[in-house]
Amino acid sequence: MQDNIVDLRLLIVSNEPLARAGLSALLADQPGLDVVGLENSYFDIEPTLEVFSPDVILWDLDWEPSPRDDVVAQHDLEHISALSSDGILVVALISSPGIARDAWVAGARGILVRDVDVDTLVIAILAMTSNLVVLDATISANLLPTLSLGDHVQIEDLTPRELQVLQQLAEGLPNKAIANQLGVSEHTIKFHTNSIFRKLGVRSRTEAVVRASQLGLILL
Amino acid sequence: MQDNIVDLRLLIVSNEPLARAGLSALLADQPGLDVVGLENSYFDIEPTLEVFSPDVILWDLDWEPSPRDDVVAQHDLEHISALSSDGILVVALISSPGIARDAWVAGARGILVRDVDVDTLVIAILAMTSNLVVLDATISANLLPTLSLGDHVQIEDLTPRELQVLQQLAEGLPNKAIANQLGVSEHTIKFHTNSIFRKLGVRSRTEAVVRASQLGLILL
DNA sequence: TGAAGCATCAGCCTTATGGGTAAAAGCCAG
DNA sequence: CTGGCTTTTACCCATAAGGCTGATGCTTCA
Repeated sequence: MQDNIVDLRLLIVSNEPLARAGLSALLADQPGLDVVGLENSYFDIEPTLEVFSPDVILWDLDWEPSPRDDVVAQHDLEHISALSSDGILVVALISSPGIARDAWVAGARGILVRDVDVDTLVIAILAMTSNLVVLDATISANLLPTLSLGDHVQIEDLTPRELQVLQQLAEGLPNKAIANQLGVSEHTIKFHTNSIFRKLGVRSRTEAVVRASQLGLILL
Repeated sequence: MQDNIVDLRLLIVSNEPLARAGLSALLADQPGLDVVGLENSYFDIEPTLEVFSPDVILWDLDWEPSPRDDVVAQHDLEHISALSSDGILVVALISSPGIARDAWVAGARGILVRDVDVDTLVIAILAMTSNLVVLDATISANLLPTLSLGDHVQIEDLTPRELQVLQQLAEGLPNKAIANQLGVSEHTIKFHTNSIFRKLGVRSRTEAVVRASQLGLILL
């Protein structure tokens, strides 16, 4: 399907020896991949980078055991950030969805759950080399605002003005500020917010913002 | 890398005859894929679905020429929505990043630019069958809010109780409801919300929810 | 030319929210 | 066991938010 002239050079980073060995064993035999190194995320990996210049780094981000071990977390994230800036593709393996956002912000463009199967992992890496972003479906919901799949209720359409007001609600602005912003009276804003609440089926501005965000009506 | 017993059945949908022919020609010879149909998105595709029961639908969402042609757009999106609910994977081909959000909300779990090359397209489809979300890197920025890297400001840590209250704020609950929920007095909740506001640097509950969401402190 | 929808504004009333200040009780680590 | 942090409660008060009813101009469409 893809006949690379040379294999992709893959560096595996994990602070767990067992995870390193496991990932290496699983990936070593994959055609198209060349595992060039195993590193402990606690150590500096720059020397390895210079020697092998990997194309892709598979980074095991598993700081579950110590939820307060922000040092390691921050350390890892800074590494990922720097590597991404250098054009190296980083695949983050995470164990809890809450880390997905950190990994994304740091620059990982592949985010997979830690117990992903090998075939999926390989496909994800290949996809990333084609300039694609790859997310595990179970964690994409945490990164991308979405409606739950069954939530395809027919929302009564918001008018343009209402969407405008809604966007301002999401800025956390009070009615008075919105009124000034739009050059109308506060009464008018109250009128619009009421319409918005009714159409979204909520009872407060905060609810409206959350709901609208889930529905993809606004960006936060 | 992946030896499917049977090929993936792929249905191509586009309102442009040329695009249909082109996609079909490019994909017909791909191993692992079986192009089972070409459809015009203006027409109902249900009959085709019943006959061929495709695994993946490649949907060309190109309503650029007529920006106000919301009828077609909405029609397409509703189709995608229904198909996604039925477990059929939908790959959206888009021509402008602005459509990405609509496609995502509708349920497309693969979103690629229209001039994607064939290899990438095939890999993306394979990745999707492994329960991955695949986005073109150029449009992912429109879907995934990226905080500027410097935005990792050290937020004064919220206490566990404050995080608990914050989560309830994000549900849109009023203080009284939160108080009942947590079994404390409304006064206490007001105290906590004040602390939260101060630590997040905001002045209202709505602002707090938005900010906390952006910081990844809560899920909406 | 009506009907319908949208946007605008108004008054009145109730409740919710947020600011300021103060203080008591529980808990944990040095 | 003492000092700090968290959690809890309370009061007063100003403002914001939301419910209700009603009204005016404007466009769009049948």
